[in-house]
Amino acid sequence: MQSKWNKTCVPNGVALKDTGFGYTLSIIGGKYKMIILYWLSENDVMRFNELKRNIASISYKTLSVMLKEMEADGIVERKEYPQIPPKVEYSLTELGRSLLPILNMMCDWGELNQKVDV
Amino acid sequence: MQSKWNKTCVPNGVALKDTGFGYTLSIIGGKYKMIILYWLSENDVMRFNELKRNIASISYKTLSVMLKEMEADGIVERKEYPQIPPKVEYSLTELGRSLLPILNMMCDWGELNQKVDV
DNA sequence: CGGTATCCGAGAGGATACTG
DNA sequence: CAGTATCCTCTCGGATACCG
Repeated sequence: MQSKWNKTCVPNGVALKDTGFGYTLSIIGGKYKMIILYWLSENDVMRFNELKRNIASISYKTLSVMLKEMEADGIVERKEYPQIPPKVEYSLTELGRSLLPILNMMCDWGELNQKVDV
Repeated sequence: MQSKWNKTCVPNGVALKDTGFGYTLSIIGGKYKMIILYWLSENDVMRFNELKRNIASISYKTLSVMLKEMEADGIVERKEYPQIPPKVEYSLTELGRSLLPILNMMCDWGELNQKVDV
């Protein structure tokens, strides 16, 4: 089962972020990245405050930081219209879309195994 | 593509941890969970200090905490032998093994897309 | 050996105010 | 509208010392 792991994912003593898994985690991990991914997968194009409105609990700063990171990671595209008032549109790149199967798989596993005890 | 998402994964305003994805992330996320998962997938049964030795950078406390959480989450089994000196063996449960495909997928994506620029 | 208890530092994320 | 700046809090993980 763990064919890929052995070679490249978790060499002894290597930092998590230098592994394939860790790299993926750095991109979709964190509290909001995948929620943003979700909304962008649903709507194709969204503006800043539109995202903010849909992800009620996120702060401006965090949303801003997340989008910037996701843009740097190449999974989100930012299109700015130089006008007053400003208008910026966010959308998923192809790379961003290629993550959706993983997210779906994690959703499935979570749904299947989530415990409601407590 | 996002069939599953809409219904159960990211309802508006719901905490990440209450979503399927978030639940999965809470189980394999963090700095060490999946590394432990990796070692247990490779060795079937491992003792506490054996894990500690293989994951050099982890502290006793963190390893202890991670194992406890993973046990509580039902993905790791802990077998204690009441003897002196103590002996405890850790192994993956079936549930734990069912996570391996996701980890592999994340490894694959990470390997494929990891950038070395900077 | 296999832990727990305690304390600590770094970094993620939040609240609010301000800007082009 | 779409942010940035500042400050603050809170959790994760690390270090060390002690226990059964």
